[in-house]
Amino acid sequence: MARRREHSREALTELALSAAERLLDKQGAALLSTRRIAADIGYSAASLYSVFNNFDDLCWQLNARTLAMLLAQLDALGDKSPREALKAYALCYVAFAARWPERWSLLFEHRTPETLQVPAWLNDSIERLFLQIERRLAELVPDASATELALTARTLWCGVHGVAVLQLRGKLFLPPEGKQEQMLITLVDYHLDGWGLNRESRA
Amino acid sequence: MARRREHSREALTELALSAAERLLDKQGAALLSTRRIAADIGYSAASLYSVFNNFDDLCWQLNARTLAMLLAQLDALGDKSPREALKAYALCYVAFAARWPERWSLLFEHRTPETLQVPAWLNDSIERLFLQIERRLAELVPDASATELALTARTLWCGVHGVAVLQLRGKLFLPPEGKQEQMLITLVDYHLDGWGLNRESRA
DNA sequence: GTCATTTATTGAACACTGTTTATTAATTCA
DNA sequence: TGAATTAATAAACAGTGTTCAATAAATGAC
Repeated sequence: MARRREHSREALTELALSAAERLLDKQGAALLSTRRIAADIGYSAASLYSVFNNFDDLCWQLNARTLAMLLAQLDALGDKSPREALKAYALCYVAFAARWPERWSLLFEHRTPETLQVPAWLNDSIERLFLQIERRLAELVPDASATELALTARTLWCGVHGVAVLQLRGKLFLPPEGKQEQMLITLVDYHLDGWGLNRESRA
Repeated sequence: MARRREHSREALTELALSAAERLLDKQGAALLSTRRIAADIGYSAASLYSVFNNFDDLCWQLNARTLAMLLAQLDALGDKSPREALKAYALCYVAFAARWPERWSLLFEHRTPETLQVPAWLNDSIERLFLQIERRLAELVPDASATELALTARTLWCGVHGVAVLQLRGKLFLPPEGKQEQMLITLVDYHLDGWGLNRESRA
């Protein structure tokens, strides 16, 4: 049988990625497979290989969509003072991980085999996240150097990322719930305070 | 064929775990499998199931060993002032992740299927890590409440953990190398400063 | 010492996985 | 209408975790 479906390559790609997201959200990353995705859209698994190089390629394209969604949510937070904006970013970031645990897991926990390598455009997208942070930090301390901004952004965001990871994997061991917000706010506040004070004392 | 090997259940367990660690370090978590482990120690894959409930159980026992090793290294750091001890912990933690990337990955990134659940003894071990931090924080601020210590320890350690994760997955995007130490030290210093200052202002 | 019982070990099977390739069926073009 | 192209797939391959019946060795009873 052949060419009875009326989908273009682009349409098939979109169809597959949407189905993958649906499966991901419903069944989890562990049960995501080429055969399941294909069955879901009425194609055979082999057909997916006309549109994706391999399963990891499909995952990367999923991750690109997840990342775009995350970045869009960060952008939509609106204008705030730099410090408030950074806190809002942190809360949004962790809330996103909680809202889309499987997509977030695929984005940050999916390991690429050594034979393959993560495409540059995906890493560039992740780096754009850091750029957002750097921009806010630059607003806060206009005379900071680029390397200082880069380092501060990463140090700060490692903390936020750590909260997201450990919360998602249930490794925080905190009694009830809702303490994450407090953690994130103190994390950002203390770090920004420390940054500001140390710059002053150096000047 | 049967009972030609002279290994007790305990000896077989140890044999399998050691082989698994060797494979893990050499080939990576992705290539760790029951058949490979069994072949490595001259047994069939089915034999492993007389000693482990399933593959996840084997992984958990590997993780327990990794965790014991990590905790031992933290304990061996010797007596220091609380603040210096916490910095040393942070450096040691991230260095451990870099030294044993695959074991660390299995410990913190291996996802347990929903049908199974992580054994309590493993989570208890992870919690012991937080207790170490809490103890140092208590030395620093003796009048802090238990819940405050718990929250501060976790907030602080999320940052350290985040550095370890993102460094290991190459998602820090920092130019050369060696910047992690500086990140960790500022991370700890700023947070402890912020904690101290905010307590003062409240008193 | 012989026979029955227990126990350790495994080969083979099952249902999965990602991936490749030859084949087929439908469309397009001459 | 006939030939070339193209879309799609079934089937195969090597791998995975896991189960289970079969088997060979050790042990226990008499």
